[in-house]
Amino acid sequence: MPGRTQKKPADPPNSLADFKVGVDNVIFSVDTAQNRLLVLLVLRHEEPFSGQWSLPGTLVRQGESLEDAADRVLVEKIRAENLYLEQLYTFGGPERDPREAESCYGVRYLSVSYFALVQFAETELIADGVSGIAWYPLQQIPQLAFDHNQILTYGYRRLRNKLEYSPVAFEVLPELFTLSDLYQLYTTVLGENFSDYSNFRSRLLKLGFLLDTGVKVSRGAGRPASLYRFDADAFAPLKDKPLVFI
Amino acid sequence: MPGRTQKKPADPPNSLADFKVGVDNVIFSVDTAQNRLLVLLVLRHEEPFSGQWSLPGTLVRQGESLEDAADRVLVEKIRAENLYLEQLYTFGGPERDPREAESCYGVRYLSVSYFALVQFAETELIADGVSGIAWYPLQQIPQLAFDHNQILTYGYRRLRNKLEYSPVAFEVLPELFTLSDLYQLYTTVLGENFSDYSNFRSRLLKLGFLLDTGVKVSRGAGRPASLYRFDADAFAPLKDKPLVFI
DNA sequence: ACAAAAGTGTTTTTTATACACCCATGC
DNA sequence: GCATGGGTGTATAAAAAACACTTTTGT
Repeated sequence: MPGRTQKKPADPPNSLADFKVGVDNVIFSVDTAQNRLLVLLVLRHEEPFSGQWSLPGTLVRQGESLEDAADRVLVEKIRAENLYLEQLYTFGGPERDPREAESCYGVRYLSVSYFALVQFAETELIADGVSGIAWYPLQQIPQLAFDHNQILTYGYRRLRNKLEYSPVAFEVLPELFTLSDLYQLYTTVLGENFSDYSNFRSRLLKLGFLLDTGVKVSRGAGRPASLYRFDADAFAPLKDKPLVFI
Repeated sequence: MPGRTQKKPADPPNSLADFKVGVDNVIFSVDTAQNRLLVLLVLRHEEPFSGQWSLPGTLVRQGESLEDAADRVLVEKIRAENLYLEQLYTFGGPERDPREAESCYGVRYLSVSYFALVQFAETELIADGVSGIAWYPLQQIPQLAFDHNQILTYGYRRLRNKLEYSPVAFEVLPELFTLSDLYQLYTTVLGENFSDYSNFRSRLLKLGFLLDTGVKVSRGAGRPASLYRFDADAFAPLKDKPLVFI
């Protein structure tokens, strides 16, 4: 059951597809001040989908690994201190990119998507005048180019899952944070009533990788909160162990 | 953005890579009689790696989706009743395929790997005389072609994880099975002492999607066991819910 | 003084773990 | 009868969930 691509009808049956491979990054960050989950979008200036927002991506160059390509996009768009990057999923159906139809060569476009987390405060967007680039709150994502809404949905699901069993939260939070910041981040992403604050608090503290710096910070009314720091060394032995942050 | 790919060594810098995309399947099954976790391997007859075992795979054809290609390999190699198929990971570093070096066209080979589960009893291997194809016990996997050992490792990790929180076990077990079969499968994959049998048993039964058919089956000495059946309908509401099979 | 946010502790319920014991069959 | 694997129950420990209460600040 070979599918055929029309156009140049001279193609032998079952001929192999030629691919260009793109990487598209779902880059999340959290604005702790406003408790908003943010996604980095860029405005396209070329066809197809010129004038529409899309996930930051690029086509893979010769001699470049997939992860290198994903990293290159990141470096071109933002100046980030730390960043977390992992492969998400590969979308490769035919007709996912209109360029496939245009070119008569039967070239396919395949997207290997990556999932990235950066700290909002330490991250500076590289706006080179012309190119639009912006953090979009997740609730206000517009119609994106290609199948990028689908990719984003996939990335968001990954984020929610990872929050529950891995310390990715600390990739998104600033170096020093209060336990409320941490809790707010979880409620922002996972929704209200995922857990009681005091239970969440004692569960996390019992795990032993949150260092109380002793420094207090006051934000408006109420008792000042302690600033904590994630202790990667203390966390190391817990790697691979089933963890529950819920 | 970057320019065009042409042949010959006169490539402009930053030119895009041209890809052929392959799919490689990590196909697991379990021989309940012998309590062995099996992986389907095929013997290569072409270069590169001719004469070596490899994961069953193919290159993606024009007009064919990635999953269709993965499915095509499956259908060519085995006649299976039910099968479970999901995308695993995409391996795409340069130089992962020696063919990249041979051809001076700068063609890259990228592998989208898929993870599949089939029922051992209901699965018939399609041996077309020449092509070697065999179930290999996981402990006896030889040196494989390409980076297939790495892909297999990745697939095995996925299998272990999925066993803990999703009902994939029933994709591998025969239609009717005893609770011992189920327990043995878990110990085979997860190793001994992952859980006490009686606790495993009551935990699973309490979830309510295992139907006791009432039919008893006797295997050698000992009390005959009840045959159970996985009830997909009863499981449906538990989808998306955090499950524990441990 | 009082509201607001941070932090502590206690009670109840649920789930995990360990293990003792009964049941039905083959030999 | 007894070894073997199947199946049930119970006692204990641990963890999750609910929630009451104290502390420290700004206004």
